Amino acid sequence: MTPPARSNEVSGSAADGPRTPALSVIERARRGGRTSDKVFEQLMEAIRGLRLLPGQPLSETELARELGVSRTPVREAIARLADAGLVDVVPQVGTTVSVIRLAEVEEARFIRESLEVAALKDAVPLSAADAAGLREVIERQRKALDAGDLEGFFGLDEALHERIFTLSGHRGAWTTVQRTKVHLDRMRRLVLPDRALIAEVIAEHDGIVDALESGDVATAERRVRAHAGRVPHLKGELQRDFPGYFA
Amino acid sequence: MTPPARSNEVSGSAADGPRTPALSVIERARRGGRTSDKVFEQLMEAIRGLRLLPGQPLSETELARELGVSRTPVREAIARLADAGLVDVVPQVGTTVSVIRLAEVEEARFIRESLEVAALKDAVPLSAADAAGLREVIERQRKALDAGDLEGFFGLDEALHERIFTLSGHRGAWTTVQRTKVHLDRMRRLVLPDRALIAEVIAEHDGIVDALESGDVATAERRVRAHAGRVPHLKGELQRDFPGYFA
DNA sequence: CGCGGAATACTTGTATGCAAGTATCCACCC
DNA sequence: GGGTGGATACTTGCATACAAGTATTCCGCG
Repeated sequence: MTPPARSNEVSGSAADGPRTPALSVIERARRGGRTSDKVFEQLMEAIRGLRLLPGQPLSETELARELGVSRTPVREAIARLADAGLVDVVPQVGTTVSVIRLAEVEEARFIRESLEVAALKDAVPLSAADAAGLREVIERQRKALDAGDLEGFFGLDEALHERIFTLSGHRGAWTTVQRTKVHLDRMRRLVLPDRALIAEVIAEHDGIVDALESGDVATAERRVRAHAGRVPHLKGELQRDFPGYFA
Repeated sequence: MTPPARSNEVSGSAADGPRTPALSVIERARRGGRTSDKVFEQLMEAIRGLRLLPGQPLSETELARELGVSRTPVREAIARLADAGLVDVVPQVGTTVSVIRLAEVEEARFIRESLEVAALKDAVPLSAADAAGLREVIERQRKALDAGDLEGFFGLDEALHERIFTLSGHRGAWTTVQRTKVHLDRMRRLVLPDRALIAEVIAEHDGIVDALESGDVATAERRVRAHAGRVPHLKGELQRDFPGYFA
């Protein structure tokens, strides 16, 4: 396993030269909010999107330089990320992007599956309008797949499941699910190039909405459980194809 | 509603004079770990234990002075607390302990109930030894109640439910539950003086273990749901008795 | 007495400097 | 050549100083 060398590269146009007079930071802060939050979100998105790879070492100093800010907001962001389990900080040694811990993946699967099953029971019966809304998201997923827009597919997948939670009246639970499934999401990214699998996923979505629409709770539950377990089931294969990414 | 005036009082022996030569901090750090973590845990425990009241204003400066540290670790701790929804930070205005948001209480109830029901299905059948272990915890709860040790009762309650999760093989899910139910925990603290209610809770625990031991999943599920919904059901009464604590 | 405005005293956000510890690398010795 | 020791270059943790903004308070005025 070759350590990817310390080159963080968070933002697409990173390393925008040494010219970042800190005033632009203040400007950004005025309009957009706290720089600390921005750094947090950037890092979060970079990790979830595998632009920062599992196990990759991070450096507060270098990160601060690349983003054109001081170490302080970077440190706060990293502290929050560490709390969420996305980075591992070893005092006086270094910080690394956390590897994908299979234990947490399994935990996320259990939580996601349990909560989604519990939610769908409060979502049925589904109104015709709501069902149509879900169908439309699935249709857009299909188009994204055809266009090769895997990123778009991913976002729509999130949107679909969030929508189901919202319809059940437990939208808040989706926030919790999202927080716990970061490791699982990274695993999903790894299997993303598999177009055949994506097609299957879309078919499963259709099947779930079918069951919800017809009010068949038992079938919906069975299909949701199968759906939630699909990616975690590939752990063996993925661990073989991506050594060093897992723990 | 009278704002409790800015006197944080986190540690029991707070305000230990202006004599805290910062070296003691380093000493503490050497043995105990990062001061940032200590501050985080102290604040966390203070909020959960209602020593810091809902809505109470906090001041980074004052907090740092009382704890004998600088603002930096306090800020990191507060950032993490804000992420967990325990404090509300308004830039350039102030920080307050978050009020008990009933929406989050309801969300926590849903999550706790759903996950515990899902877990118990993987916990049965319960071995005799495991059942005895749970019984022993309940017995200690009874003793704590008799001794008037409400704090001890609280800890044992946590221990019992954690144990059930552990027996189900989903101990990791307990961590998530604990993170989401902070608001709910504060509500439980408010009803803590009600000895009759506590006795009922203990009886419910007995009933749940009974059902688990006999392998009666349906009954166990029904009892767990009733148990999880007990405190949230008191929201109206509590909101009346403690105005200003809720939102 | 009521109202307006400016100075003031707070707040959090950011940048920077220093301290302490660890891993690495290179020279030196056996 | 192999092993050992020390200097060095990193790392993160903490403290402090400064910046920017907001709420308050108090004084002056009508």
